[in-house]
Amino acid sequence: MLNDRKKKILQTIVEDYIANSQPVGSKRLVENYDLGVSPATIRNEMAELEEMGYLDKPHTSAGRVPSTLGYRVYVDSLMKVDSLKDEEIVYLKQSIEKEIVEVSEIVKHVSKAVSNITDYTVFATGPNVTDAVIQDVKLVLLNKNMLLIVVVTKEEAVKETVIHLEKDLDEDTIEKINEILRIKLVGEYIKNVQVNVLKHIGNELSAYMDILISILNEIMKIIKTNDISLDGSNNMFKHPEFQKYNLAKNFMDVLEAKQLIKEVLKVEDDDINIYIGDENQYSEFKDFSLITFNCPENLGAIGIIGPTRMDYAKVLSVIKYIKGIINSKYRKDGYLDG
Amino acid sequence: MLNDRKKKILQTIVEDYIANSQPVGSKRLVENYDLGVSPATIRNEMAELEEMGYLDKPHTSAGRVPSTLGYRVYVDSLMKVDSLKDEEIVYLKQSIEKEIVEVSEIVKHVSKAVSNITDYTVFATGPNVTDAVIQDVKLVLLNKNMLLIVVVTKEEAVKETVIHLEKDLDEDTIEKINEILRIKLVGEYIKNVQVNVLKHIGNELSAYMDILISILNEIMKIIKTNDISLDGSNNMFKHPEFQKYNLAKNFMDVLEAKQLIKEVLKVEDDDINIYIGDENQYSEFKDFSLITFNCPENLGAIGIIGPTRMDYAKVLSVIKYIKGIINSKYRKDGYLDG
DNA sequence: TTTAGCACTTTGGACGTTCGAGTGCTAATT
DNA sequence: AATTAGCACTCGAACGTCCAAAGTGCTAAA
Repeated sequence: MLNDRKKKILQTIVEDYIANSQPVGSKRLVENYDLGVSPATIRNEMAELEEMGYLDKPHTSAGRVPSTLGYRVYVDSLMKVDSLKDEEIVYLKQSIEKEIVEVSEIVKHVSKAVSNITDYTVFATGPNVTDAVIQDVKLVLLNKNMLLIVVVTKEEAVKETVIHLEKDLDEDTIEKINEILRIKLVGEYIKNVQVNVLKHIGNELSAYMDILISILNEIMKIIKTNDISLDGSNNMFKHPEFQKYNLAKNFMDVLEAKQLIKEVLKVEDDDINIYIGDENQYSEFKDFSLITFNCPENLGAIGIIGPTRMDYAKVLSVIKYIKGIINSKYRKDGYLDG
Repeated sequence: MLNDRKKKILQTIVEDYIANSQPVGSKRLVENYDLGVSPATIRNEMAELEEMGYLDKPHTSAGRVPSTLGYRVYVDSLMKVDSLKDEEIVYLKQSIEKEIVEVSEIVKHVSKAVSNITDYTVFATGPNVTDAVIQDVKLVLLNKNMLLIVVVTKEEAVKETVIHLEKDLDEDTIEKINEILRIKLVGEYIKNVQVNVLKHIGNELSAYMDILISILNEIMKIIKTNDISLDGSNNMFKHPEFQKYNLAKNFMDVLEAKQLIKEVLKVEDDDINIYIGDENQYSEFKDFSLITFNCPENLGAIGIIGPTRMDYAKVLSVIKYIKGIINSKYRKDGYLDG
């Protein structure tokens, strides 16, 4: 559909615009890049590219700017993902290989590292536990009316919460209740946990049905809570487009919309998903580009948000490196083998 | 030092400026407020107030704007803290009286409510546990090499963390270690916990010294971690001063400086602390005003950050109401009596 | 097919003018 | 002695004009 020269021109425009945030003109293009043709020829090509929808013009006498479609083509087929600088590799490696005990911590370190390297804003959620299998449930009586509920998954994610008891319970009773829960829950997929697993419990414990139900409800609640971490929100102000009040304001609204962020971080597969500007499903994101991916081994999901004029190649190279390093580290030493 | 008329004028200027964010002129003042003198008189007074340092002038032909000192005098002696609107009272009450199990949750709800009512940005930390007394320490073996450490304070704050064990331990050993920790730690002020409490443990457990030390280190670590919550960061963009790029950028930098926020939230006493503009100790805050206070009953600390042109009276009335409601609720029903 | 040349468009900065709001000062008034 | 009317003055915001810079599209020549 696009001949080679058009591809080359489109690629160059996108890259120049990403680097300089100024609309790109024909003269600038021939002067700075080795295209082997005159500005006039470039102009003809650019006019066609614009007609085909790959470029936009802010106004008649300005240069061209990539359209969403232009970015899309660039990302899908023109972009070259180069490798990272040595110091970036060292930094990323060291961020990931910190001594970490709880799996949900890992993405947080990755998130911070990515925001530092890319200058964009990064958010992350921990492991998606609803897809996980329960390895153990522990009830711990903290004092006579506080009960700690701990759920451990096969992947060693740990979730815990505290509830207040209406009536005091002794250790023996707690242990009995715990045993019931173990029998009913261990080995189950968390997403399948429902109150009616309690249907067939013996008579001896039916007196504690109330407490059992409330514990089960808490378990269903905590596995759904998934804190998001946020890094580099001030990075955005390094990019010139955020001097525009409206864009800055919209960005703040995105930051505050935690629920929305959780929603976009529900990444299904192992791909790297790129949503450019108005490709975004949620209108709040339409001024931005969003790149999301799952960390391997179900460590969590990460989202990177930046202007549509985002350095896609850079971000992708960072992501690919991270996926690689996590794969080799955590798969190799069996850290997550349960 | 200031005669009554000057006080009245200063107060009126501050309040008008807070309400309208426009420099206040003499004509505007007499037209909108019942001062009983002519603009000329006001001008003379304003000139003197400026000379005394209570007012600033953006430029020769602009009205006056309060200086830091002007706000200070206003806050200290001129301001009238009015009572809240009915709907605000209902909303606050309902936010605080939600069913809440873990004490550290309470401030988070309060924080969100305050940011909604005031249109400023609010951050909060949970109870300051270092000043608390340990009620219990529990070790729970999650699986053969994961150990959950739980610390409960007298005030019923719960902190927990997971560590990975180097060598596998059985339940009996864990129980022995737990017993040692109980003996050594229960009843202690958290701030006094040190590794050398382990000095005089019996021989039988000295084989487990390594694990004891690492547990103790974890305990000292977790009691120091204090997550901050943040609400209404996008509220700031409702205030006209934040259309200035520099102010917006500085504000983002404040948001990202979590360590700094923790620092300013170390509130010592039961007062409400107000730091206006360059009164702030940390330069990052010098463009803003900061109001901090401790929630009663050691529930946590809350900080409200806004422009120097902040509605101090409104914020203070909210804070006072909150302190009152927490006092009456949690003191009365003995929720925190442990 | 490519390019040189040129007329045309638009933005943005520099500059000047005007207008409104506000000031400080002086002299008159209370 | 305190207040106020009056007035000259100052400054910024808004507006228009002008011009340069950058870029375009089109035409005609190479």
